[in-house]
Amino acid sequence: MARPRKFDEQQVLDTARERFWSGGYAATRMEDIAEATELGKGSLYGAFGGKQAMFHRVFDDYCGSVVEAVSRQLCGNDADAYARLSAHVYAVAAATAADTAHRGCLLAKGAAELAEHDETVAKRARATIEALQALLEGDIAACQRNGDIAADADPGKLAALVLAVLRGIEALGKAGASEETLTDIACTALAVLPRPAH
Amino acid sequence: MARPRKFDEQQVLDTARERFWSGGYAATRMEDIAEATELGKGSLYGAFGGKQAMFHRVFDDYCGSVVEAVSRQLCGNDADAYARLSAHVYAVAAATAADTAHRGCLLAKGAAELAEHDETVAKRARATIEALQALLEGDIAACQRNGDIAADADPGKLAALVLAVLRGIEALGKAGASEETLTDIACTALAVLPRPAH
DNA sequence: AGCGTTATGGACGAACCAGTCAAGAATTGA
DNA sequence: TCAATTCTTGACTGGTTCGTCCATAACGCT
Repeated sequence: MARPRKFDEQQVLDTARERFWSGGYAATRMEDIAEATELGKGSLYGAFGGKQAMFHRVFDDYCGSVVEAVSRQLCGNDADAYARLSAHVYAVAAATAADTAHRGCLLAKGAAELAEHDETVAKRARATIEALQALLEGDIAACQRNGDIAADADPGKLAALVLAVLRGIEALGKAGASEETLTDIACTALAVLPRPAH
Repeated sequence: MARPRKFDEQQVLDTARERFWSGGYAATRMEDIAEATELGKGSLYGAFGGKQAMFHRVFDDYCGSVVEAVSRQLCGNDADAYARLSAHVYAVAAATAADTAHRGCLLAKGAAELAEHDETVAKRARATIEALQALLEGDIAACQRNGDIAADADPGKLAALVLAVLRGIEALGKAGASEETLTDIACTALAVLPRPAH
C-alpha cells in the first residue's frame, strides 16, 4: 500500500554501532552514519527519530548481544562449569588483546561518556552489569556443586570479583597493556579462586 | 617589562579539569572554560594554544597527581606494607562509591574517549598504568618480605591482578554498582591473595 | 612620563552539525 | 492506469563552536 523501505533497519544499526564505537557519541555525526549506510539523513531521522534515540537503540542492542554471548559461554551442566568459566575469562583477555584499535567495549565507552548525563544509558548499563554478575554467579555456584571451587565461599562475592577483574582487563587493554599482561591477569585471577580443601 | 598575567595557570587548568571530567572532551566547550575561569577566550588560547593542547596539559597533570597520590599511599616500610595495600584497595572502593556523579576517573574517561585517536593521550595513559603497576608490585614485594603474602607468588602478576581489580571497581562504579558491592569486591580481592603457608 | 612588550576581552569569521522540509519516487490496491 | 501512502534525497535552516584578530590595558624599564 506504500513504498517499502530500501534498507534493513538492523544493518543500519550495526553500521551506526561501528561509528559510535570508534568515534564516541559526541564525535560521531549523523552525516557519517548517513554516508556509511548510503542513506539520506531524512531516512535516518524518519526511521530512528534522532541521534540520541538512535544511540539508545544501538546501545540497547549491544548490551543485549553481550549478555546473550556471555550466557552462551557460561550456561551448561555442572561438570563443565569450571572449564566454561576458565574459557570465558581467557576469552575476554584474548579478545581485549586482539582489539588493536583499543576501542574497548561499547558498554564501557558509552557508559563512560554518557552515563553521567543520560539516565537511559545509565539504567541500561546497570541492568547489563547485573545480568553479567548473575551469569557469573550461576556458573560459580555450579563450580561449587561440582567441587571445583570451595563450597564455603560466597558465590555472589566471587562473581563480583571476577566481574571486576574482567572489566579491569578491558580497561587495562584500552590503556595499552600487552597481551601477555592480560593473559597473566586472567591466569592469576583463576589461580587465586579458592579451591575446596580435600 | 610587559603586562603580567592576571590568572594562575594552574588554577585555570584545575577548572578546565573539572569541566573535561564532567562533560568529556568533545562535549566541553572552550567557552565553558572561559566562563568558569572568568577569562576571555583570547587569554585561554594565548596561554594554552587550543582545546586539544589544553586537554593534554590537564590529562598530563591528572595522571601525574594520581601516580603521586598512590605513591604516597603505597610507599613505606615492609612491616606496614600489607596494611597500606589493604587501605589503598578499600580507599579506591570507597572513593568510587562516594563518586555519586559516576564520573569515574579522568584517566579512564579520557582514555576511553580519546586514546584510539590521540597518540599523546594513549602514551600518557599507558605510562600511568605502568607506574601504578610498579607501585603495587613494590608494595606486594614488601608484603612478601614481611611474610604477609606467599613468597613463591610472582609479585608482578599479583600486582597486575590487583590493578585490574581496582580498574574494574571503578568501571563497575561508573556503571552504577552499589557501595556494598564495591567494598565486597575489595574485601574478596584481598582475601584471595595467597597467604604464606605456616 | 613615554616606550616596548605582553595580556585581555569581546567581536568576528568560517566551518560544522542536528534536525526539517518539500518535491519526487516506489509500491499496493482499486 | 490512477490514487493513496510511505519512503528517499539533499538542500536548507538555525544554532553552535573553534579559533583569530585587534583595539585596549597593564606593567617594567629608561
